[in-house]
Amino acid sequence: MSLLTIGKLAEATGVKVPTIRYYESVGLLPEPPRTDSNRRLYDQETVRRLRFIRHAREMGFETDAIRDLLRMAAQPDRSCRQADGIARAHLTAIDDKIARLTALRDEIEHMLADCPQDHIYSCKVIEVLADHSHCLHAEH
Amino acid sequence: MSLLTIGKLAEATGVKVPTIRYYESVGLLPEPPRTDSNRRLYDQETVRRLRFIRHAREMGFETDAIRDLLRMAAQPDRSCRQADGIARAHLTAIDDKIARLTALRDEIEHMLADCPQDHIYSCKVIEVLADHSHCLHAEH
DNA sequence: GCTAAAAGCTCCAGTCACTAGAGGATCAAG
DNA sequence: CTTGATCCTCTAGTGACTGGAGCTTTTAGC
Repeated sequence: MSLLTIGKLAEATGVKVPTIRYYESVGLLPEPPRTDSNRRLYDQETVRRLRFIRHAREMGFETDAIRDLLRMAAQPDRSCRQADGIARAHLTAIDDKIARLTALRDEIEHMLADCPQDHIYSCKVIEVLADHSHCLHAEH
Repeated sequence: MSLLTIGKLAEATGVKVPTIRYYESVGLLPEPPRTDSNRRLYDQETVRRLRFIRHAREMGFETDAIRDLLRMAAQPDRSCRQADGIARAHLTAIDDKIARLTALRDEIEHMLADCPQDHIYSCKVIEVLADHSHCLHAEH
């Protein structure tokens, strides 16, 4: 019960087998011991570590940030200022994305609302794309 | 004045030179005529086409959608139902993204608000990542 | 006319976080 | 004992570019 094959680890964590091997290759997971026939064997600590990685990925943290967070998680007595900093930076990045997507959303909705839904020559969607002066969004 | 080198086209449209060559390689731009010394020469029609592509990319349309939109733009007498359909599908996709990001945003904000900002062992950010039962977001 | 910088060319590799497939070995169940 | 599931490694593909090497050609200044 304590040692798992890669397939069982995948089952236990919801992370696909090739993704686990990928995480090993980029150093998010350590190289595990192998059986005589060269198969990977994982312990419960790896289950926890992989779950941590999965949750962080679900929240959109990048590989580098996750590497940092894992390092911090292993040092309980240190300050959590850095960990919070990573989360705060991520929050800001998400806010930026939401702002950009919301502006985009409104612009596309306007195009559609203004379109008489007739022929291409009067199609607002095509018109806005063809002529930047017709659209609202900022350059960058 | 009417024929442009790739550099001038880049200047006129705000699209980088390598990106223009990339668009040619994926069929968004036609292969242009060349000078005797093998340099690309572009006409004003290509300037318009490339601006169209840039605006569409800025709005987040994918290459395939842009290809379709360009084809439609060239057929003014056809119905614009398809063009509007592409835009509407894109709008829906953006709304989904915004919804997901907003949920994420709130979750990360909660983690940060709940964190006593002390040591790692009491850090909410690390705790939530380490244990899924502490967090709000849905599986998928 | 000469030289040096700028711009052009092709081709290849890298980005991010996986995902998929080939081709082969090994294991578990019936 | 066979069949199908699982495992292994290695390579390549995804989207939409971006950057670099190593080359030729053009352009500007003197």
